[in-house]
Amino acid sequence: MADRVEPGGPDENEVLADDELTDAELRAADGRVPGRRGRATRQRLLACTADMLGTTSFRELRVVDIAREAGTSPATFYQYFPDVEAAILVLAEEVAQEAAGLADLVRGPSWKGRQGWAASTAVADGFMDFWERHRAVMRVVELAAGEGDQRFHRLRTRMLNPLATAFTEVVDGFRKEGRQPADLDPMAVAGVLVSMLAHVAAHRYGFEFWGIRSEDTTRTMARIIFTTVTGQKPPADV
Amino acid sequence: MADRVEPGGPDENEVLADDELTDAELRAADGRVPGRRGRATRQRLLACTADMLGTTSFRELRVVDIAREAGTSPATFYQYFPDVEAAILVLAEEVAQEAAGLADLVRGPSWKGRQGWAASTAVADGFMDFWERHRAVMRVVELAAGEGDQRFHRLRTRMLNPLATAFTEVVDGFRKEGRQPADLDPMAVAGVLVSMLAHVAAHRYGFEFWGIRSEDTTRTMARIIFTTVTGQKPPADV
DNA sequence: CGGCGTTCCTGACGGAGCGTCAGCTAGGTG
DNA sequence: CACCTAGCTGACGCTCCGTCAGGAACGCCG
Repeated sequence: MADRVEPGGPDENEVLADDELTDAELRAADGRVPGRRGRATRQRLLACTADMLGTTSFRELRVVDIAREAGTSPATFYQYFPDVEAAILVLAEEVAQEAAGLADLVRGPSWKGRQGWAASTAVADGFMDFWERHRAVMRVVELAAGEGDQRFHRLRTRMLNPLATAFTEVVDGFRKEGRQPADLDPMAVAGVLVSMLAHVAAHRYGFEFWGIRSEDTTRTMARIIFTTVTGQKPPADV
Repeated sequence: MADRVEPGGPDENEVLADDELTDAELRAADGRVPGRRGRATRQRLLACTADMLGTTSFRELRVVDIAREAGTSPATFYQYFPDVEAAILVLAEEVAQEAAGLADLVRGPSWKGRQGWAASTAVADGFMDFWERHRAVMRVVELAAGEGDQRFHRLRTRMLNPLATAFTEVVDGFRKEGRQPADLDPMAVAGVLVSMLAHVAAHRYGFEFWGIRSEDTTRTMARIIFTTVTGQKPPADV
């Protein structure tokens, strides 16, 4: 509408080209670089978004509600985030940092004999625990990715791929040793195992609703992981 | 707003109590029992909904678009369905009929020896095939159930429970024969297996994107199913 | 074939959120 | 104290939702 006059200010494209990582996440809608107060408001909005995600379903999360909860107005929200998803994406980014550590549960320990069983339970428990601690955010990641939102789809991939890659490597090791059939595709194995973990973790309460104890679910998954990765039966006393 | 006058017409509650199965699905919004033309319109709306589900993402499916596609108006749509989900629910109901047959893949055949391997592949293949043929509808069922929509959640349960129950029975059989540990919870096993199948089927194209062949995915799942159900290693030549 | 009752359809409307401005407020600085 | 600019918001236009009153089409009967 109004012709944009930018007296002396840097060209927008320059700003976009310049600020790569540090400011990209923090830059406000109009290109300003926020100061102390602005960042505090942004953090408050993020915190309220996280809070409300715990109680409200993702789809019912309205910008107007988040803003009111944070003691500000909807227009302010849009200064810091293009939409609600973008705010959640920031929260999810922090979760993604932690998710990278899941791969260590697979890559770190030895998978030979009883140590393999320990690793299997560690992966199953660790994954379930991880998902539980970030339940609200992970639910949104799953839903949004499922709906075709590319931002969340990419994030989901970044979260789970390290784990899948780690599985692939371990399985490939066993395959090269002849413990697994030569025609087994380690990536397929990895993908199926990660799928199992993700879906079971996401539906944990569904399992409990049917009277299945979490302990049994986790142990069942540990057995499957052990057998599928190593090609051996799990130890008899588990 | 306007005081409701119902001159001589039957009380709404009576109607609701009376029409149980036959008319419940067909009754229009205002309580009328539709005639030939009405049902044709309803069918047209359903067909267009199914068509557009194939191309448009569930969340972008607008009542106004479906109505226009069907050559009618949004208000007409609301005569036959309270919302878009309700229309999809009708489509999903048909899918649910077919889903009941999945349990036969588990319950029917013997699980002893090589026959067990045949059963495992049949389940993995059959499930993937089922999901593929109803991809569009199943995607909505998963999403809507995940978002907390009770209608879809119940439908999802009705779809997958027979399969889980069948798994439970077979596993329990092996457990009683001493082929499986006594402390294994057959329901946990069944739940995990169904979760694996559902999630892998839903993310099939994700697998293919990473260069994993569907054949390898399915075979991997068949191995897991065989081992997890029977407690044995799969035959060497697969 | 004309009148009548019922089924069927739709234009038009109020309402809820969204996302965007122009313009105001207030904290910081010289 | 005056000024600047980061920060905030009231108010608006838009899109889509779901509803309702009332018109159109159909079928039946005399």
